[in-house]
Amino acid sequence: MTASKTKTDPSVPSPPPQTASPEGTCTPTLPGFTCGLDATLRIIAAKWKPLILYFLAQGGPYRYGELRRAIRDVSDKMLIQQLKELESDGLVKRTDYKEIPPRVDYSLTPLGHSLAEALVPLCSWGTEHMDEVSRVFAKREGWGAKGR
Amino acid sequence: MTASKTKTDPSVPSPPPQTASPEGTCTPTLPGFTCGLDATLRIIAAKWKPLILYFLAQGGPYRYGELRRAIRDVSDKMLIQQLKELESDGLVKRTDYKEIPPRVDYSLTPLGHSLAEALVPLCSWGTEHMDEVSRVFAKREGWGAKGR
DNA sequence: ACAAGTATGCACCTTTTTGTAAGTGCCCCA
DNA sequence: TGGGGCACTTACAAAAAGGTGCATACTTGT
Repeated sequence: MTASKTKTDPSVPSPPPQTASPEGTCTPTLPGFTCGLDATLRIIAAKWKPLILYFLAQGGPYRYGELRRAIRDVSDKMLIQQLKELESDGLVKRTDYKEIPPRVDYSLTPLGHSLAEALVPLCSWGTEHMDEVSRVFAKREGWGAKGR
Repeated sequence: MTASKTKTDPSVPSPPPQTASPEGTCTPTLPGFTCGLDATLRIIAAKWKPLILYFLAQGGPYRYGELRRAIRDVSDKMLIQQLKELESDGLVKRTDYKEIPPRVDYSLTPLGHSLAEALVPLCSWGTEHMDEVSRVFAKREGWGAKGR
């Protein structure tokens, strides 16, 4: 075995004892996470969650159907599932109007909103480096499945 | 089928025609991505990549072994694999000193560095909302495997 | 009457991702 | 001479993640 075996390893990584973080905001020795980034990732690491948050952050509350149509390629199952997780994680608020033809809408909680804001730089990065990113994908898809 | 069937669907989502993005930097109708965020995610969406980038951004270049010890719980296989992908994606630079007992180190390329910087807010978010995040995890792990 | 839309739930299955355990070649150290 | 470290590599699981399709209960439109 190369990594730790027990999941309940209480040891914390204690970040690089080298040159102190230049622009890092990474706080060491936290509850169960190696750093804030780790914590954040455990919350949004899912295929559609960042997109959901981001979409919700853009317009007002969205009805379920709108959302599904907006986020292309997402299936009902996935959308519902991730919305539920986001909801139970306190990032999204679900409002059920309890009407006869079901009507439900989703919006961000303050917490969700703050996370969505932290996502903005990533979006900008993607937009700014779109050309490089495209090239990367050309490589990945272009020649064989070797590179990936 | 609920979502599109053909992967090669050339249609682009055309973001919410509603209230224009408040703080969004999401540019619509891009090559193959719904938005910059989408593009970014396709590059770093892997369990250890963000952490790798982040760690590399903190100290100078890291030797392979250092990195593996720093990022707790990562296995050789995963670390190597993701390092390779990051390398071929132009985010990380691998330097092989070709010495007899192998010596290799990894550092960020300018592109990688810029991405790592975009990651900072996520890290801060995690740090700032550590208490909420912890509570979320108490729930997830605490009672039953229903929630997740 | 019947199709369609609404917001899900559920069962089943495939794909992707991650992890585990071993092994490689080479060197240093006691 | 056996053990350990270095930087990987490979084969083989296991586990997530994601997808498909059908079902529900009720309404509106045609």
